[in-house]
Amino acid sequence: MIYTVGEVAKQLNVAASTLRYYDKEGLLPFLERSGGGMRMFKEEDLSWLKTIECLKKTGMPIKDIKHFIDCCMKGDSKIDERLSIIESQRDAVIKKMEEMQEMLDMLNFKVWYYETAKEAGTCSIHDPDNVQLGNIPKEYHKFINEK
Amino acid sequence: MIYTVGEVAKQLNVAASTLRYYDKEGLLPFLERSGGGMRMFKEEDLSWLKTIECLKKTGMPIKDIKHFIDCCMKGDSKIDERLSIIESQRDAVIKKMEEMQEMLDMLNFKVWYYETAKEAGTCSIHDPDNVQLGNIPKEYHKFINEK
DNA sequence: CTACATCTTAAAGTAAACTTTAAGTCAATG
DNA sequence: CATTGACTTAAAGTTTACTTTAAGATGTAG
Repeated sequence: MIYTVGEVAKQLNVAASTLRYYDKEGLLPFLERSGGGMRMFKEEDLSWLKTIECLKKTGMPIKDIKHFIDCCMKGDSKIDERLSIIESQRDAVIKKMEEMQEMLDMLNFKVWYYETAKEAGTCSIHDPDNVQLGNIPKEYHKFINEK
Repeated sequence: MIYTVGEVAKQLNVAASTLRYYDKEGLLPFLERSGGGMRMFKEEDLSWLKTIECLKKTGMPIKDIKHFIDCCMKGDSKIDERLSIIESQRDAVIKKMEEMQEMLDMLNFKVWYYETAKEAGTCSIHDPDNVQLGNIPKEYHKFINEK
């Protein structure tokens, strides 16, 4: 099956102009064209787009994605580099997820902070004077005095 | 203790110009100035900066952070809105972490793909002809045929 | 064969989040 | 009280990742 840029755009829920932009930036060197110059996406190309999406969603800049794709196009001679790019991206994702977990902990504290304040009708129940540590869930102790 | 913009920048590992930019954008309405016009960061202001950092790291745009801070400045009358802002940010973080986990799964598959290819000296061991599903770890089955 | 939606390009425009520059002021030290 | 490093501002510049525009070509349906 072969798709036009608009069909792929709809399938992947991105703008067609975005796919054209990726192509212009060299992210789609595998793409073939019709006699008239139309982009023709093959089934396999959708897999490439999934890979690009994965790298993009994990924060890799377009230029670095291009570099990775270029390595892929060079075949087996670049296996080492391809592996190390993916490994370091994986490590970056793990680090980012750890950070996200910390931020989530903080947001959960704030939800608790505002739920209890809402119930009391005032944030002042959290003022140092009015707070007894015993009333605060243990997991939030590290956040007291946060704004 | 009171800190200058440069001292806070160093502590939080951001550029002083970034803090000035945040101030200009209205993220720091609590900030006081010295007689000569210098920004004076109080201990409590560092807590605000931690909150801003949390919202920023979880992808909230500057304008939305400003709106949240503005709500905070309005006090108890805005508890409901403050709660719902934080709740929806928490939900967004949970969703993002789920997405990140999927991307991590894919990257782990790719690490396996390239480690085995490296060992074999060629990616062709993963070609449909050469692959027996039994040799592929179960958790990677959903990724076969990915580029 | 004619519409007509969809495609093509290059170039310009946009938005967000800073960063840099330039000209000048503040405040701590000797 | 002069020096010096850090501060102040407004305004312009940068980067990234698109999006929009304009003019024209393609390809499919009737």
